[in-house]
Amino acid sequence: MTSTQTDPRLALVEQVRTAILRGEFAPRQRLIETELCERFGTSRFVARAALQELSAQGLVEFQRNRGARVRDISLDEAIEITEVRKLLEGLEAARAAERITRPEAAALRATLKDMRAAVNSAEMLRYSELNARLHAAIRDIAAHETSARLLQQLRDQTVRHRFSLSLVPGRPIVSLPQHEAIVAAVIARDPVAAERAMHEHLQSVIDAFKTLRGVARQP
Amino acid sequence: MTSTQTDPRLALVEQVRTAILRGEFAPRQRLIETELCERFGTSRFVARAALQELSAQGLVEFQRNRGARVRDISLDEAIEITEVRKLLEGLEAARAAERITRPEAAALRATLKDMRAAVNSAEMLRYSELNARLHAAIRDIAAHETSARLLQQLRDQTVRHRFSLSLVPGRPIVSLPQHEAIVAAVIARDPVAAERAMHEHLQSVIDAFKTLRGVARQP
DNA sequence: CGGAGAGGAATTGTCTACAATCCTGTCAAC
DNA sequence: GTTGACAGGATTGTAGACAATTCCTCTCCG
Repeated sequence: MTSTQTDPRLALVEQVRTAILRGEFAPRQRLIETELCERFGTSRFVARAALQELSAQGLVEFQRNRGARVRDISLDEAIEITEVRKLLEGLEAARAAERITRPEAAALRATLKDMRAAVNSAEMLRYSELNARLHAAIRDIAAHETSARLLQQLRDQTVRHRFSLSLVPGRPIVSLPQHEAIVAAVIARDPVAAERAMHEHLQSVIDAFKTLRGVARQP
Repeated sequence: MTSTQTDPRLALVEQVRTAILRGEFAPRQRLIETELCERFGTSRFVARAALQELSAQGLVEFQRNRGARVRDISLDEAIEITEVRKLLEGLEAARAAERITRPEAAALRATLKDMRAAVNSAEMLRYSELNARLHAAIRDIAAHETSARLLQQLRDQTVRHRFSLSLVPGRPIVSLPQHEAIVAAVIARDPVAAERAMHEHLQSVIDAFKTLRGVARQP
């Protein structure tokens, strides 16, 4: 009977987060409590609690007496975040290599195959979706709750910059072989190689960000 | 005239966090809202907001309709957390080695000297205080906001286990030379050595935790 | 003697109303 | 024409009251 009884606060947190990640709320846009109430059909009390939660997750920032706005993550900050992601995802890749089972290996191979197909047919959106799925699969295999929790936050915060990266032409061509290397090492149960491959992958993301920064500084 | 106007919510967050870290609130102890109001002289509204904030920081957990309690971090979880700390503090050590200035180097040496003195006179409490100061100094030199923020959370969560570790006899004798190695590498502006020294230090903490776990399992 | 259920106390979850603060646009003075 | 003050509106911050849920205890029946 008790159908999970979802917490309305958590439900709203999820909705607002999704809206921010989709870009429906732009960076630095003010999130006015009454507007949120109207849009999502909740009370101000719940809206407020949800904003505080999102603030703790780093997606929203509060200014005293001036309310909440979508936090604008600078490119410099995105680089910092990716530096940390590099380490944490490296840890996960290594652990995944130690723990992977046969069916999990099959699933990784399947996702990778789909990624190749997406690149060949130039389906950017599908590629980035599969990209997310691959990293999620590795996360699940690693079963490292602490890093999983932190990574969730970090990935959310950089979503905007990752999107602008994906628009750089030829980017998938670079990252696909990196993903192949990661999967190969994990399936081979080689933690050291898996960590190294993941490091190389995210280092190339960092380098791409730095290039973007260089471009932005000389318009 | 505007004298900072501290946010009462943040003030309460700080007070409750301190109380938890000091052990005045024990793990799994329930944090009843009205009691917090009485103790800290605030309204229930503010108390509630503070608890949500602490929940997001991982120091407190909520159960629907059953309120908040101090989160009990298991030894296994402490090990996971330390694995992540190892990576992040390694990153900070490396960056500190790249950025350190003369006066900062002098401060590190001074702290280290005090640590030696504390070990010689067997002042455990002072030693762990200096330990914290040393890590904080490296964090400031590194100037890596993202990792600093995450580390703050992670250190808070493991405070209880770190305390029980400090009671292990001979523990400072092991960790002092590790700290010496870290400081030496940072001052020598050798990022690779600094990261490695920090990794070794925190790996020994992880090993100590695992020993503790082994002991606990065979009573 | 033990377990199920009802009832009451305690606690949390939510809402509404009010106070404090900030932003905006207007008007007057320099 | 610019600058400053001031008023009005909009928005957030806080408090208190009420509703809903849980937990504990005590009774009653098997």
